[in-house]
Amino acid sequence: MRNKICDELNNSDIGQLVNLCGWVDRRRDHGGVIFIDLRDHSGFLQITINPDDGANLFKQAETLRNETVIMVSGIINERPKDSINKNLSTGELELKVKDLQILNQIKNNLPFPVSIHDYENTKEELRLKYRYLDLRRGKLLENLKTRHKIIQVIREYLNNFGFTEVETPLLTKSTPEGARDFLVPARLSNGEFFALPQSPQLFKQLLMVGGLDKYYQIAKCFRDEDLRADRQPEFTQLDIEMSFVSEEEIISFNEKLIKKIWQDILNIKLIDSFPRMTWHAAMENYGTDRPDTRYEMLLKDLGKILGNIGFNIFTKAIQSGGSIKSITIKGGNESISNVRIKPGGDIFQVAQDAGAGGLAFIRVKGNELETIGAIKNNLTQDHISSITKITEAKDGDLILLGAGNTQVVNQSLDRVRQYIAKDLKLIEKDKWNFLWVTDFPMFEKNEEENRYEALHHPFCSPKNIKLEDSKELKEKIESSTAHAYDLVLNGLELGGGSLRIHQAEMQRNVLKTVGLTDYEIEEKFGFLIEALEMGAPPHGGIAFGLDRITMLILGVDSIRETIAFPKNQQAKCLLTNAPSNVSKSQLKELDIEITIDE
RNA sequence: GGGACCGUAGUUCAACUGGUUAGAGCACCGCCCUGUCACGGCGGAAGUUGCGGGUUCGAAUCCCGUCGGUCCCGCCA
Repeated sequence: MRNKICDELNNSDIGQLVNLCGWVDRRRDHGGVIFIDLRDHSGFLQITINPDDGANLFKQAETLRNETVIMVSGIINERPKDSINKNLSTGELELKVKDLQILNQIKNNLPFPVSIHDYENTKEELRLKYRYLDLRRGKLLENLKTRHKIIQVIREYLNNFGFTEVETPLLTKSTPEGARDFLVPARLSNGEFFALPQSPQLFKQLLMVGGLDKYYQIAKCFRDEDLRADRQPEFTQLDIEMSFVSEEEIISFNEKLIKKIWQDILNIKLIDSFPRMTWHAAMENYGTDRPDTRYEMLLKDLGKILGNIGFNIFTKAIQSGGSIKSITIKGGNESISNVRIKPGGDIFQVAQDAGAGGLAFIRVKGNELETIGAIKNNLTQDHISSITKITEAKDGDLILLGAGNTQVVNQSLDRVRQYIAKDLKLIEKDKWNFLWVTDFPMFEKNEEENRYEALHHPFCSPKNIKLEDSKELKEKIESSTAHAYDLVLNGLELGGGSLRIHQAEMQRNVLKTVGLTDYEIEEKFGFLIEALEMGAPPHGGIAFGLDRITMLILGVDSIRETIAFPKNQQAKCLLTNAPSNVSKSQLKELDIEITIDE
């Protein structure tokens, strides 16, 4: 149909007869001459039509509307010198039409303007419902192309190191722990269900047992949990696994991969080795396992100073095994008013929403500390100098304090820290602060249910534990750290991985620790344990959130901007109206009955 | 499950403290215009102010409910 695209045209085409196809981006009808901006996937070209090109042709051109699909053929001409458009790559050229064909008309009113010239904020609801129109506007297409390029870089890099890309099943087994599964009824085994994979975790381990040595996959994963700007029910992981490697080898190899992506896509050279931080240090200093290191305001422990000054809330916090911690806001006396940090204030609210009972504060004014009487009256000169020393607070600074259960204090100060950083614009936009968080604990105690839960997943291998220690194995496992690591970028988790357990006995013990019975272990993970008994090599790997990587590289706020057809927050596809009802006969075949009232 | 914000013409927005017939740009329709390029000019059509109820002399505006959307908490090994 066409022998050129807009972007290919240049001065050497002048005088040539060309065929072009595309959309009417805009029509300028001067009565005697009509200009049409033809848009195709590559760019624009101005088409000119005069009455002396033919009456029918001219009449047809008058009917064109934005987004009409057309094919034009004609001669490429040089524009008159005084009507060159410097904003267009083809601005020195125009097409003198010989033939015009309307390939497809449009209905009267489009739901929103497509032309980039009319680009305006559009309700996301409409963008999702008419995703093809949103794509045609070009910005989303660019995002998809960047995503494609990222995947290309990844494939090239990993292929060069001898990795094999393998597809693992989408119809697989529901396993306990972790996220809620998406279930798929199995017609040939009525009453039974497949689950869509939350990640290819166990299959990639089995590939290692199978001797594949180096595996990767651009893997679709599914988790039936509530959505966020950076969470979709189906999302894509770059999944990697290797045999006979140490934790250090995995980390440094993947660091090079990340650096390669940033180099090739953004032309940004990242620092040689990313900083590392243990999970414990992250919790101590930032109150979170994914610290944003682009700004300061680190958490400081004031328990030793303030625990016994006689202020009831502080005393109780320490006596019950909790903490008193603080963050220091430079110049906070000026930038943050008392109204905001007292009950009813926005910052107070942030702390309270995170579970804190309250938020104490100290303002440094010269050599004096200004705070509520109940604290101030109990402070000696020694206390004051200790506080200013630990918090590094100077004249004009504001110290915010949290006291109580350590987890709650950490969480609330972390939130307050992030909130203030945004509010006071302390975040430098062009920073890429990568951080490896290492030495995660194996388990976290669920106090309510009085049981252990795996912090990453129950296939991470514990650090410094040998099976020979079998006598105290249980106790040791419970308090052990794991060979687990997360890659954090600017406070966002980009990916995580671990060395896996490759010995059946250890795997059984870990699964028991998270509360599975022998029967459950056999029923749910028997196939894995059996495989580990048949010569599983030591192995480990990592998985990255590809949507998130793309989002950050594009500098957009939501992974929906990186996905062609995303779901809305209710996990619905506004374009197709999925999910939707199915016919009675479909249900009958599956022996499934819907019991909710209509 | 919970919290916050939002919903006005096809679309993006406006409408003061509750007060005339709910306005404007773009799009759409008609007429004019031979060098524009986000062309220009004149005119026109277009609204259940998401929906339902309430308060009021009077509701886009206030209140309650409901539906839809976004962000967040819970949840996401």
